[in-house]
Amino acid sequence: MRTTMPTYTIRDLAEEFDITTRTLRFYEEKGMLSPHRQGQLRIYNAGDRTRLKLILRGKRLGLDLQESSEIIAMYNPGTNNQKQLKALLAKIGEKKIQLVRQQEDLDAMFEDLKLWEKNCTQALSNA
Amino acid sequence: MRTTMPTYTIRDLAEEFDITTRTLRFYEEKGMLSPHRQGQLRIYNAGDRTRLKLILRGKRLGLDLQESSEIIAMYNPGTNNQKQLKALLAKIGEKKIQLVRQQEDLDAMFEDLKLWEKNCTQALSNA
DNA sequence: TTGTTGCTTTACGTTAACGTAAACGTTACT
DNA sequence: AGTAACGTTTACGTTAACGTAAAGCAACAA
Repeated sequence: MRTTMPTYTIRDLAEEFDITTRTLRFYEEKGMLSPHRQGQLRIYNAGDRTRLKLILRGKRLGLDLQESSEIIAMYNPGTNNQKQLKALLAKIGEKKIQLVRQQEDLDAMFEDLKLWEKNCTQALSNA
Repeated sequence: MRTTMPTYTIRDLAEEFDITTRTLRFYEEKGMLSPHRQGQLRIYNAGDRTRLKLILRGKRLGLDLQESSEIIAMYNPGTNNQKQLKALLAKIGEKKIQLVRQQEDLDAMFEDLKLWEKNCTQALSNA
């Protein structure tokens, strides 16, 4: 029983994720995506789509493409010798510290926004 | 009773926040900081320091300087006429949506990292 | 056949956020 | 007086992440 894997054109993905086709080609140029070809045309599969999702998630978190690449590399089994694994663990550690910091920042900013929302609505109701 | 406000040199702030003096001058060039002068020298006060903190927090959250400026503008009472307040409320709304999205991303990435941390340590203990 | 639409490659342009270097002015030793 | 440490302005350089334009191929519609 062979279920057919879904595939996507460059436009499919561009529209789904609200990016340009240029961006997709750019990521490919940087080796972050390697859709397979059908003639000249790029055909993306589910894995490509997932990798794209991770790239964009990274972007929203302020990672650069290099950092996103590293994160994504963790998703591949890859070569898992001792040295690599330890390096990976270190990177995970760093990233976690950074993310914790980001959560604190987020919380702080949320608090501020709530306060100002209140001030604004109040000021408006008094007008 | 007049308590003396703390002031800072450009180097003080650079060291405290681990940025370069060039960065501080750059923010000033962009109108995000306006330390007052003592001769040629820049003298930063508590307000400047707070504004800098907000800028840097914004950076960690992936905002660009323009966005940070807008957030910071909310901290000033400023002119609070109806139109401005409504615009402000709208911006707060947008920002909140974006921040929620970011929190989801953070959670997802944390989950992933925890998983891979486990995998890595496990693989290492089996070696 | 002649568009029109959508894909392709190649390549130069752009913006943000600083880095870096030059050239100069103070204060503070020594 | 010399020089070292810190500040200043001015200005050109750099990197990431695309934007944008040129030129061309493939398929399908009128």
